[in-house]
Amino acid sequence: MRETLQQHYGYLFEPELLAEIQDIAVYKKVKQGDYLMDIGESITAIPLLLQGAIKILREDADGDELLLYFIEQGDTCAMTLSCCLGTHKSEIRAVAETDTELLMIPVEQMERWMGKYEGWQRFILDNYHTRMMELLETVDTLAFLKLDERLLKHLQDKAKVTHDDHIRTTHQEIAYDLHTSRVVVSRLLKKLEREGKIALHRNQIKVLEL
DNA sequence: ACATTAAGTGATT
DNA sequence: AATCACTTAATGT
Repeated sequence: MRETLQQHYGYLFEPELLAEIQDIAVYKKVKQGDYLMDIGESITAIPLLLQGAIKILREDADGDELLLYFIEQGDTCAMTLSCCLGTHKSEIRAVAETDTELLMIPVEQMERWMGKYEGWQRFILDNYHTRMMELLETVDTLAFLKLDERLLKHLQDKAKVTHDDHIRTTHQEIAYDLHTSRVVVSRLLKKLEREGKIALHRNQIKVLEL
């Protein structure tokens, strides 16, 4: 764990801060599909991703989901940041996209480090910014792209965060993420396959165009 | 061999 | 682009 921490955060954080992190943070391992955070839960700790990827979802009144963005190693969750300043409840759901290793840092530390370490401050601010940009990108995608383009983008994103162009999933799951129906996903996937952009198999999609 | 789950398709709105 | 209704294909028991 020390090595992974050093590897992904070493250049960002002061040595004393790294030492404090190792001292205080709780190491956690989650399996693919596990919920890290659900809507309405109160936030007590900030996650630092060491390995793997997390998907962040929004849910509407009917319980339908919509994927907002992925979080990768070296990232933290911006929603958590905005929530823990006040003691708000979570507005989003976080599900492990792959098996994931992370460090949980209690919110009190987060606030203390904000003043104490410049590296931490910069990290939080930077992350907040990139998360904001990603959110804007998803808004753009939703507003301007047609569903077939959204679908391809989603597959490419998914391949990116898992570092694997073979995506193991069902059409139904993709439909949930994009907030559409399975039939539509099947049709569009078929179209993308005909265009030579992907290859379809049962429970698996290979992305050819990255 | 049979049941279950995933994926493909025409027709309708 | 969504939904229905149905078929076909793959996989588990």
